Amino acid sequence: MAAVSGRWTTLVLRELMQAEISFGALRERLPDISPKVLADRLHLLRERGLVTQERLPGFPVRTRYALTESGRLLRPLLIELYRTGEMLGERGA
Amino acid sequence: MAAVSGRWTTLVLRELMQAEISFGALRERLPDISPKVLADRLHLLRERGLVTQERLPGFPVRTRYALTESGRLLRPLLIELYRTGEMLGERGA
DNA sequence: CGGTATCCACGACGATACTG
DNA sequence: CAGTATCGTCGTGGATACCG
Repeated sequence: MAAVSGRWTTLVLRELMQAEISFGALRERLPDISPKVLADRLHLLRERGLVTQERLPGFPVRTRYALTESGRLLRPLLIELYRTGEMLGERGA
Repeated sequence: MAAVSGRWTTLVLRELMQAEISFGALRERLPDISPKVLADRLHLLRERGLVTQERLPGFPVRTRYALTESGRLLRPLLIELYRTGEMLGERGA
């Protein structure tokens, strides 16, 4: 639960499941997340060893976030989470 | 996430997965949960249509909580949750 | 037995402004 | 571009005491 709880966390992970992505690109994909909360999530995921950050050389700075091997272990859980959510959603629960 | 988030929620659900159970029996199985929080959880799960309450006749009052059909839909998710937790735990994430 | 009532502490989230 | 700083608000969880 610790790995996936918190608002936005599963959505951030879902984006990372699809491809490596920059901070700004994440914000574009998740327009309503504030920079602070996104940074919070990424820090947390990095602390837990689920995500890595790479700083690309050059100016302006660019970054690239990617899942670690541990992070990729979450894929079946996320799928089950969305699947279960849809099943309950259809019923009204 | 709404169905399983919150401290104690998955543990309460796990107990209910095994059998119908009373309020007091739940407290025995989860010794560190306060009555308020347990009541909160059960109310929430009932509101979401995942759990039912039955009041048994007689005195003192006895109750029996059980999963609904919707509640039972959570079983695969819980299994995946515990499975993933163990996988990450082994690694230190 | 099976809860409620009350109160408090803490952390999560969000808005906004700012920086290297 | 990629964040950090600051601040305020609100919900969650917990302790404790009490009630039908």
